[in-house]
Amino acid sequence: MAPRDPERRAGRATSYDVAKVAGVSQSAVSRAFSPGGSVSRETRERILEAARGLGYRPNAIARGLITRRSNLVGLILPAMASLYYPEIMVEITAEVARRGARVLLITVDTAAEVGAALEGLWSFQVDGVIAATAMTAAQLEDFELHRTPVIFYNRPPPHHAGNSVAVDQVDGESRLVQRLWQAGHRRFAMITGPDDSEVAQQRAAGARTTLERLGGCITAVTPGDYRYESGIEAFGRLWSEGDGFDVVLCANDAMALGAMDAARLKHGLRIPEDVSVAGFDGFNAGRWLAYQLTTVRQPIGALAAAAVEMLFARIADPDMAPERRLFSGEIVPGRSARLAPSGGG
Amino acid sequence: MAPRDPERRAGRATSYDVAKVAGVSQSAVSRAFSPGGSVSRETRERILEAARGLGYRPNAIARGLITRRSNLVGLILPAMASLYYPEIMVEITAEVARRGARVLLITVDTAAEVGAALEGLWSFQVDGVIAATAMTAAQLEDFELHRTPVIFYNRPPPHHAGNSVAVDQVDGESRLVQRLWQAGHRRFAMITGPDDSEVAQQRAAGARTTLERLGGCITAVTPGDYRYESGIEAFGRLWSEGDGFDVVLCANDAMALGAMDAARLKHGLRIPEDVSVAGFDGFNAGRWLAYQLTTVRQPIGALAAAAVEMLFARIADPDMAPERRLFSGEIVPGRSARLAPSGGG
DNA sequence: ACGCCTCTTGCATTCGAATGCAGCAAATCT
DNA sequence: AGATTTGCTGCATTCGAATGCAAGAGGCGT
Repeated sequence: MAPRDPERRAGRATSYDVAKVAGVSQSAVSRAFSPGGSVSRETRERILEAARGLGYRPNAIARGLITRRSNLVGLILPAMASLYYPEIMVEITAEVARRGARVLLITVDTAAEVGAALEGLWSFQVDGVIAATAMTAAQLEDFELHRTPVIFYNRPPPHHAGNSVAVDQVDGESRLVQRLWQAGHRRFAMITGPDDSEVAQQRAAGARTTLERLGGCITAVTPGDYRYESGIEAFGRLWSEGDGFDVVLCANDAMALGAMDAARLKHGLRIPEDVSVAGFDGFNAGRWLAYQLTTVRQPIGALAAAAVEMLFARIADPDMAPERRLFSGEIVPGRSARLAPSGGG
Repeated sequence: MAPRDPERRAGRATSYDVAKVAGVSQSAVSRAFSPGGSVSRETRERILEAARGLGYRPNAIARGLITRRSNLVGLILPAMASLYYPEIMVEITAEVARRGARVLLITVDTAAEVGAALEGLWSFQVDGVIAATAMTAAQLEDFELHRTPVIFYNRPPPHHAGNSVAVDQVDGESRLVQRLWQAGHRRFAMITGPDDSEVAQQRAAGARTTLERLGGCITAVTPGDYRYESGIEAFGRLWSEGDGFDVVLCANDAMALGAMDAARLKHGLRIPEDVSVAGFDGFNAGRWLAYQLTTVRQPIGALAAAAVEMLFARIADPDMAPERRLFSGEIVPGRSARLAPSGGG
């Protein structure tokens, strides 16, 4: 290979520059910077010193080209999720960084944007992807074609034995309903999530089947869109229907807080004396003094850690069998709805 | 260059594979995929068709190596900021994507981690950086050495004519205090932010100088750490000091909501009859029915758009003069503190 | 003293795409 | 027709680091 131009731009030293200063070959520099490299102690030290002097950093781009490892992990989040559950992003980013890789972040507003997001990820040769969005069958196939692992976050891929980490929504909601029932609630109203949200469907299903089993009744159901404001509106609809209910089950915490505010401030009700409210997620604001929401907390930290761990395992060994890891939500008793003590029958 | 191995892994077609199928040279493929490339209409179409058949995507890593443009933008956020103001991240990511680049996200818990974050960014050869964290002088020099533009977000770099976008904290707080004064508030208490937050200092300074000018008095000051819980504790301290105050100015909205909850639920006060509360930021939850916080809203969308625009301008022309763009916060009247009408004297 | 093994080191090649240059064909001008 | 321009194409090189291979140095056993 031809010798390098000595008049290079400041601050962009290459391994050749370092080699020249340290009086060694470029290979030696490369080895000095790779963990198991075969270099003598003193050569390595001389190289590292020269590197420090020049401000040299190995070029991850060039390295990625030859090793076919970009050390980049794609993270696809719906814009809404990043707004309401930013912990997901923070936890995953930190966990990925701990393993020496970096996160390429993509947020999408609509499902239609997922395609474009993936194009971007492919061109950057990401080593793997964590996705909290739904995907079409064709998009899933693309992952297999590229032999790139993907872990779905709270969104098990349909018709497919893919990798995922998720909270057991059905079980969480079911246990919540059981505890509400044991505490004496009988007439349940529901504010469900958007129709296209599988998570919302599962939470609703968990509530329904459990109530059927217990013989409780669902006096009214009305849909929301997961946002606080829709909780307000939904509660208004439930109240005006006038069927009467002891407790409102909300598909997520944001709507639950909206429902609480609507109940207290627009309809003059006391919580939990006149009506109880329960949510799902473990939203930060739910713990505020004004709410103290009874809910099911998602173990976001554990989910994120598991997702990253699974992803790196599959990057290391692409033929690893698909796995679906389920986590239990934690029932968080608050003042918004009385629960039976956890051991109770 | 030697001919490529035809037995390559599925889904990882290269420009050589496409060239072979389309019966052209690799250069032609490259040109077909670059906007101004010199290729005839029909050749380009033949190439694009072959590419589609093979699932070919230009390799951004290889492209970055030769063009010295990674199309990657670093985004450094304090973990806390991403939790409380996730809009920043969503807006910037969307804006960057709109320009064909991607975001390399790094969150840092402490100032000490910024160094490691930068190491990562340098090795990935990011074209530019948007940072919402403080930086040492040495770290700033590194940017000049690498000739990499950096835009500071709400954090003008000290001792340095760098690029930044920011809300005029002093002016915003000052106008807020003026409107509060005109509405009859006279005795001000303050919950300030952390000592090492310049933003918090500026907000406090804006309040102080304005009150001095107006002849108002500050009856008590106590520090918080920006979190909701610290707003509760801080209010407790202010109340027990017992100096009496009409209104509490909080360094951010999260603490303001904590203060409101403490006032109403722990001390039985009515807002705004017994005490008023004002914040700063334009936090989502501040608009909830239970709070309706009077605050100063940061135009996050405008800040993000300006930051990205400035960044790309400097990537295109690195010698562009440094610029500090200031935005005005918008006074948002709520029910937590009465304000004089905006035109009023 | 000879052969063998281990530890370092450098050489040359490789990853995939971009691009200056030259070659060539077709189109235009004189 | 000959000269010149224009448009398209391919060749060869380049970006920066990783790595298989071979060569050299030094240690050790017999």
